[in-house]
Amino acid sequence: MPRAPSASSRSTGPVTLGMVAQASGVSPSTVSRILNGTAIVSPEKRAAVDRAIAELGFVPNPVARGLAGGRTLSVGVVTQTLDSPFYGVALRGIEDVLDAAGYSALFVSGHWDVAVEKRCIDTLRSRRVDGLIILNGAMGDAELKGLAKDLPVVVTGRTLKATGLIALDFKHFEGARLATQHLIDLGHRDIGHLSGDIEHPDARERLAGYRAALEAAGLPFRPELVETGLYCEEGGRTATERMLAQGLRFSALFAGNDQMAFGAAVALHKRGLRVPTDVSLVGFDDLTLAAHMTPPLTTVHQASFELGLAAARSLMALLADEKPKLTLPEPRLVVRDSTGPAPKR
Amino acid sequence: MPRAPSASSRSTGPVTLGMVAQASGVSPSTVSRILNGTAIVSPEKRAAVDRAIAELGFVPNPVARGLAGGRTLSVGVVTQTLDSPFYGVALRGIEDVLDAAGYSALFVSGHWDVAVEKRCIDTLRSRRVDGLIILNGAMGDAELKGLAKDLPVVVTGRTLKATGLIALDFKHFEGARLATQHLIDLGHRDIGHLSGDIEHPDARERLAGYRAALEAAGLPFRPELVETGLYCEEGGRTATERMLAQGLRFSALFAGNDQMAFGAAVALHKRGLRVPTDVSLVGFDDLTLAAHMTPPLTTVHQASFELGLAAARSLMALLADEKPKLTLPEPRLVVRDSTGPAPKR
DNA sequence: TTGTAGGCGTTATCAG
DNA sequence: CTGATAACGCCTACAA
Repeated sequence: MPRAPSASSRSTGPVTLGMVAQASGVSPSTVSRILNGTAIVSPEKRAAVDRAIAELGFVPNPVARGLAGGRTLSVGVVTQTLDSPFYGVALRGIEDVLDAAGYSALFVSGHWDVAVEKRCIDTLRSRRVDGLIILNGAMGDAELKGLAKDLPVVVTGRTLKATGLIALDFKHFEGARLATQHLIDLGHRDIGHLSGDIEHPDARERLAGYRAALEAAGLPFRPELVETGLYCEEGGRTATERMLAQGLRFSALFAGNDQMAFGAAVALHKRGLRVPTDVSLVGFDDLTLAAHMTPPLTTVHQASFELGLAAARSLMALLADEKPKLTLPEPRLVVRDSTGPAPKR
Repeated sequence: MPRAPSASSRSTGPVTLGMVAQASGVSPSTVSRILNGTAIVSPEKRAAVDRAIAELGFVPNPVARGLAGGRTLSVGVVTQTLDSPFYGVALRGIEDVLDAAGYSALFVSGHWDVAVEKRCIDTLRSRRVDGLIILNGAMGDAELKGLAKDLPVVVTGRTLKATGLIALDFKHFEGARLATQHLIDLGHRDIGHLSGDIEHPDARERLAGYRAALEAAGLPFRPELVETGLYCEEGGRTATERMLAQGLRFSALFAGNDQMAFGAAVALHKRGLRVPTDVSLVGFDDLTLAAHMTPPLTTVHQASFELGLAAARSLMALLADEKPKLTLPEPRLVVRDSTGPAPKR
């Protein structure tokens, strides 16, 4: 009996469903039914077909399937950049789930540009993806809802209700509250915040969480201690430099995300300020690298892998006409070495 | 005149080539010819068709195209993990080129496992991709050559000659030599090396480059100063800890890649050793984060974005029956703050 | 230069 | 339960 499918099939070109049908003495429709479980077939025929499939090393052609059945068993995944340290992990989660379900992913990058994002989605639709996962998209809620009318959609980074649409989001407010509270517990009173661009809803929520923690502890919210920057190393570095240049006093810094925290660390280092001796530093996200920074970074863990899993599972559910409202893990503070007691004053 | 394609097409389902043909009073084949440039058509018909396409907002269906023509305008990209800080950037380069050429990418992860890698490739083939880009694959050269007989293939991370196959690789030896030479120039004589797993050809080449630089400078190669570990933060950390535990003396460390350097920095930090005051540290790759480490890391720049571009362009060339042997930028030393003069002894 | 007819590999809709 | 017979949307001989 012939062995490796890829070897046996190569001799006469790809094995087709029709060939399987012929080899097992049934009609193509029957083979198709067995493949898809579309109808009950007699055990004998089923056995014959199964054997033929194995012997010929038949693999269904997804392209033909897509044309005939309208389902391509592929889903589009829109990210901002493929090489994001945060979303990269989520992509892995998505891939795992889709793969197990027999789906393939088409990853595309929107580059934080609504227009590009739309082009991507058009491409994806032209390729007849069965559904869409949009990781923190830039487009408006209304358009998203419109999309969902046509195609099952899962979005992250916003809360939104619509038919054919599932939205998944983290609890940024709570995470930021935890981080700030941790600093307060360590005795810090002059706590700065490096906020991400206020355009981002999550940046707003994190700022609100920071503020809430402060106020709950009876500490004043001081706007001058909040600097805004891009959600990246550069953003964190320059924001910190600005605070330093203003001669502001602070013994702790809560960065809007880990990348900003990395940048902040560089800025502090250049000023001769030690972490955590002189300044305590907290990040947000818990990137892989956070644990390997010097010193290892205290941060708020966001389960981005689980986000990927949940997004993909939600989409699978949507495609199966279910609606299982999956939930994400709570944010969790991970205390490492970048935070310490406030210096005496 | 109807506007947005996605809007106008929605009313009566997707616009097909046949509808365009009818609307412009020509046969479907003529439309197809215009679309593909397969034959010369009269200016009038061309104009009529172009107008109909624009008015109807027609977008060819890649799925049907794939079935009929055998070309899917999609290519498979095999990586080890989607969220690799090094290859992630290359993926961006690939995406850029492919996108501009009207191709879509199917990204899959092999997880450093030959078996998984093969399954991925089978999936990709079943989806009828037009070509394959394999980023540092784990499978053997022979199998790769076999694959290339069937399908255009571009591989990175090895040198290999075969028809239908283009191999792209960096000059690891030269990069390592540069890094080590830099340390020697700074007066260091006890230079350790944190090598990646010797299974990896690039790790071997880097080790050889390190050794060559040493010997060219008349310094002895001391095997005890070479520790091996995985190409990741953990690997670098534990390797460094082992060297430290053995009481070895060294004033500089050349890490096999940036991630190992990050890990090394943590290990040194824990021991109270300062970078670069006590120990100079050089990495390899020049990840985005290298510039944002504290202190910013001196490292060997590898143009991974360009690698992605070159890989994709090579594949496009292969698909066009050309063979343009693209070349990669030379490795380049980027001196930042993690290296300094050797302490006096 | 252009149209017609057949086919790519499956699925879906019918009868039986 | 099963088998013909049409699609699916496009490409490509072949013929005109």
